[in-house]
Amino acid sequence: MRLSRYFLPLLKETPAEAEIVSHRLMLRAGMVRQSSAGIYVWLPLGLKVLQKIEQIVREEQNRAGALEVLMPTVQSAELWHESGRYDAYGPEMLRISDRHDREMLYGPTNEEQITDIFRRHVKSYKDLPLNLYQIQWKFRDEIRPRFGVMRGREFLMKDNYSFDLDHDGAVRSYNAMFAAYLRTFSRLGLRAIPMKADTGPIGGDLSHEFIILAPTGESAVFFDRGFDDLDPLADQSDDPDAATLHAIRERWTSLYAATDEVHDAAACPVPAERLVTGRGIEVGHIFNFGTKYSEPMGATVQGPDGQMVPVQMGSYGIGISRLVGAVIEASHDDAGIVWPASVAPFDGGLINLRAGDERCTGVCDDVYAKLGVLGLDVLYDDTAERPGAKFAAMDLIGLPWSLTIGPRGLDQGVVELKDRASGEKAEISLESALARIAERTGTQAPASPEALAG
RNA sequence: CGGGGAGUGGCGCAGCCUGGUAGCGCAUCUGCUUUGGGAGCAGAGGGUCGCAGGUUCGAAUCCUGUCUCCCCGACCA
Repeated sequence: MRLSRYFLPLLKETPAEAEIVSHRLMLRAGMVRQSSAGIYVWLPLGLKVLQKIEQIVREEQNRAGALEVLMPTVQSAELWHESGRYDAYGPEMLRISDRHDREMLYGPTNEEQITDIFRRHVKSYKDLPLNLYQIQWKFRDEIRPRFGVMRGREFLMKDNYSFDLDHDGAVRSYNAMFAAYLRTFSRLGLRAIPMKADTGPIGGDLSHEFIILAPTGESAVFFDRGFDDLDPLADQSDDPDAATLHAIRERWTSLYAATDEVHDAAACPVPAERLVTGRGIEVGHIFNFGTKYSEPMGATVQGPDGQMVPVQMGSYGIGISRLVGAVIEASHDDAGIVWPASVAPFDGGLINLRAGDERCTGVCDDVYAKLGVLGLDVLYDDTAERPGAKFAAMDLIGLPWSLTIGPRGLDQGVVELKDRASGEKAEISLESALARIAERTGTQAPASPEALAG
């Protein structure tokens, strides 16, 4: 993408409304604009990141055997009356009425709707297990939205729902999601720590929150140093059996981890030398709730013995729009965002230092074409801005690497390849720069100019 | 919802106390000079001063009402 044709409204100054670093950087980098309290417009750069995260979450859900559906944002209140939650939910739920004065609502979550779909179409244990997910916008009328997209009222969430005949099956489904979450956050370049969550009045034995570590995270977390030695991808074969999944969950939940609300320094079982203190952001929550909805809503299946039993359910959420902010909280510096390669809006950047110079522009255009042939999505700064402004902009939007080409370097036969994370700059020949880029992005460098032409 | 604060060109702010018809920096546009870490000079465009009433010859400024936004707290992906 040529920057001259892109829509990237950068801000030099920090808008007064933004308090935390991810919010400030998202505004400055032209990713989002606030529309009203807790509601945001996603601009091209922000949307790209949102979609990258969404896609990784989707791939890991599919891999774990979940099936994607898409449910409406506006729901009828009827189902909510049936489950008893219409009155229980409180003012967090945005209630609206249509022209016929029917009670509607903008969905804060979808348990009722998915249960309704299930009960209308699934009657036999032979159709189980079933796991349906969606990636859809939700609305919760928070008392006080804050922290930009980290705590908006409107937010994009992946939520899924598992259906099993019995408790053992439900546990297997739960463990499969547990493992999928470890993979998902790992691919997003984040360190995630699962913590036992409060199951509230519903009870139930299984609920975990996934906290990702970020230096500017919202809450303090305390955890066993042993997490450092765990590999989120260990034992994650393509179709793990129940025992493997159980072992993964056991391994990750046997170590101590708690947020500051629960942590009691005096009663902490972890010796001081093993205890790590950090800050974290909750980005996922998984929950097994048995028959809480299936019973009142009559979602029953016939088992092998011919008996009708309410289906065992679990639900699993990942805050996708929140993750955009969370990734930035976890990865930034004074100059701007430092994207993990997997979610970066572009693979890298190309800077033409002298857009008015024919030779320099010729080389840049050529390099841009070559990077395209490599299959790379590159942001090409072909504008007439001054070098300083270009460098600052590139640092701000945080692409993993940038290739800078200017007349002075060309005279000496070199270009500059910069690594955003380390700040390391290498003045090397164009050929070796392209080779390094191909290497770090896992793409194949064309063997010859003819290959490029073809 | 309790406590604080703010609404003035796209962004950041001054002006308000002590009414006289709006200003600064950045950004934008034009021209020239520049060009390796947010350039210089010259010129230009852009504002119903959140909204509605009121006081006054005259309101960004004073009064009343109202809306919105931000921060702290309780609540949440």
